[in-house]
Amino acid sequence: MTMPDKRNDIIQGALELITEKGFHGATMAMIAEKSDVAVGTIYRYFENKDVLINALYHELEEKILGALRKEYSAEKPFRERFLLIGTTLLHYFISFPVHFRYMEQYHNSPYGISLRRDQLLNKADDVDITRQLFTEGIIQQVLKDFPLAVLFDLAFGPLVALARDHILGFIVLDDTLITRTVEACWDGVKR
Amino acid sequence: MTMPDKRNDIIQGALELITEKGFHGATMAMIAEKSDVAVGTIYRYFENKDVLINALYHELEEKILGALRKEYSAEKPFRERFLLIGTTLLHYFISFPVHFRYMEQYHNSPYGISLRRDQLLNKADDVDITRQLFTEGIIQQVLKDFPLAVLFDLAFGPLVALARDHILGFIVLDDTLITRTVEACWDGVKR
Amino acid sequence: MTMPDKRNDIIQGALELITEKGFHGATMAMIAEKSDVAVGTIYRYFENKDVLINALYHELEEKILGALRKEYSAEKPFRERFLLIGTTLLHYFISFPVHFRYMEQYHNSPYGISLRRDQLLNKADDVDITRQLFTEGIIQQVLKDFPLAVLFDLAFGPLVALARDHILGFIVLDDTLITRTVEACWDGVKR
Amino acid sequence: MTMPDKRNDIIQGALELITEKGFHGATMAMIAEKSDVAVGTIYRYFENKDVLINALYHELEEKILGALRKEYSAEKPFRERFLLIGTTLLHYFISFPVHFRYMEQYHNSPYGISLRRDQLLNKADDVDITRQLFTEGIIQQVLKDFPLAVLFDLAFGPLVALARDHILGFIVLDDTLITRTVEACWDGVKR
DNA sequence: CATGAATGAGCTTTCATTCAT
DNA sequence: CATGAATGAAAGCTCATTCAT
Repeated sequence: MTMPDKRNDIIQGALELITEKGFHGATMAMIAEKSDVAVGTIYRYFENKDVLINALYHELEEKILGALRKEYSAEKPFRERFLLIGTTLLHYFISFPVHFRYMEQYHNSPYGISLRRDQLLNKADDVDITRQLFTEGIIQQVLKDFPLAVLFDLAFGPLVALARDHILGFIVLDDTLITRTVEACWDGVKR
Repeated sequence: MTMPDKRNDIIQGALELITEKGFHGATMAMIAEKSDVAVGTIYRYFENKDVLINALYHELEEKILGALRKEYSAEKPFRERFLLIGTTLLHYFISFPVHFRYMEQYHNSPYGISLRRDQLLNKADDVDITRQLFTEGIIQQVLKDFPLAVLFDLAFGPLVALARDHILGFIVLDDTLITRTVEACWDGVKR
Repeated sequence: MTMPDKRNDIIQGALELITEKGFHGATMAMIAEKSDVAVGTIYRYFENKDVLINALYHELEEKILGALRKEYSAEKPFRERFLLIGTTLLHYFISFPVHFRYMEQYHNSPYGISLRRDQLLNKADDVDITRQLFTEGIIQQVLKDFPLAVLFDLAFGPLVALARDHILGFIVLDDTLITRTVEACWDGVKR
Repeated sequence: MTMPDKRNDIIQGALELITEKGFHGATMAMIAEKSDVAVGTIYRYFENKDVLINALYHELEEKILGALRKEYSAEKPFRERFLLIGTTLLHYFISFPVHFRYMEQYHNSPYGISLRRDQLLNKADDVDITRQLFTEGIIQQVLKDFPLAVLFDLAFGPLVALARDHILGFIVLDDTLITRTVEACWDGVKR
């Protein structure tokens, strides 16, 4: 369980620092200091800075998917499952603003772009819960007849924007507002 | 008449290069070469790289608002106005993918963050067409009773996500799909 | 008489600016602005920055020698002539602190060094009043039997140091103090 | 034991190079090469070029004061102590022409000026041997009744000028000449 | 394995100088 | 002659990466 402890220290330090200062604002020296390790040590766990940045991303991705899987239950009615995924996601973003900010920054940087291009080819991720849900929704004719990507965007686009506004302090989200917003998203995708 | 021609050359060159390589990947030397100017010339028009980056952003912002204002007509029915703004925006994003990518990158970087924080204080922008439209919609009880920011996110969140997917090649948007998606957004915000 | 007016403007502007900011702190652009001419104009009067700096020096040197010649009178007794030269010099330094500072800066920079090396070869300057005075003093056995250079240093070293201290605000010189100090210098060189 | 060896290498290299080429003529790259270090290494020991330049100055100041303290003896008669300080100083300047040239250059540059202004405020340095000596001389009425600064200038002004002339090759100083000159300085300050 | 001093390629920025107007 | 926009070589400085301890 207590795998390479230092690796986690580094991941944590890098995460916080990069979120605050950006990929280039956070130097390896700063990350090392924040993580309480020597600069050289980082290179024992990550081949170079790019590898660290990408590893960080996948680490977070895994955590989010985990959170979704934990709450999800194939038993429940479709609408309920949709709402659950939406609220869980939003809650996660708000609870871990640093994770959220990091992923945002990653997605809109050359790093994220090249990743996307890769994913486009390896149409993997069929394990993905949301993909399954939406595919089912289309087949069952519960959802509007759109390409999968469009449905994703209709459903999650608002949530991401909302999380950002909350984290930046533009609005304050509470449980009611979260629920109501996810329901509004449902209005957007439902047939 | 031939106003600062070089200034525009630089803006154009910087825009393309930064969009492709990111803020740090695009060096001043590269920008100069792409713009067919000497490095020093950039500094006659922009105090430093940061200023250039921010100027670029405001330039684009102005262009987008211009595009919106051009199409907008206060005469038309509310729903139509909403759909118009949505489709115009999406069309703009698709027609100027470089502008779109730049703004995305900007928003999710330390530059954009500090800008947002400023805007939070100077709650200006009442000239803003969309703000006016949404405020009217709330008062007229046409839109769901949400804070303004939430309505913004419900309406534009999907469009931004969609534009990104299109530009990255995940989907191909045509006029029908654009119209239908914006209508779906309408479903999300309408009461 | 009103020779190239611009040339004088430049000389004046450069003098003040360099005194304040140093040779490198004063850029050609700054000098141009201060002199109310275009940058290019400077190059009509001075081949380049180095030439300007050196011309400036010789201009000042000429002024100082002029001031000395003006007061000097071969008729007066030796001691009186010595005192006159000393006080005239000190007065000049204090009246034109900018000139003084410039020359100091010049002497202690690579510019001044190379100049000195030149002067060493062309043992010119026999027209020089002080040289004549001191040579006479040695021959007449009024002054201590030292090489000329040593006598110069004994006589003028304190005056230069004093002028600097005054200009920097370490002390405030008045006429009495000036006179007394030059007399003390006399004690140093007289046999 | 082998304390920051590199720091000394840098100090030595910078000293020689700056003395030869001036503050701006000596680039960081040149200094690095002369010191047999990488450019970046300099920045591990000195925050930036200005800091290096100032550190260099204080290093030399300390060495000179050390040399004076080493020779000085409060037991000896006043005149003897004065002569000792004068000759020691002159010997030091001649033995370490590079040190001397550096300090001259420093004093007559924006660096030195701001330092002086600081010292003007913190009237510290009472530990200073020469200050003690001169103060005593005034009280004992051995020295002329001048402000301290004037006495300093009368005593050291010639020595500095002389050292410069020697280093530049205008004259050649030997022990006799040194002694005689310092005695002439004594004539200048003694009552 | 961990360390952090050392490295140097590469970045942003400045500024003396030129030359078309 | 005067102008000042344009130039680009060269400066100061940073920081990812290495490697001897």
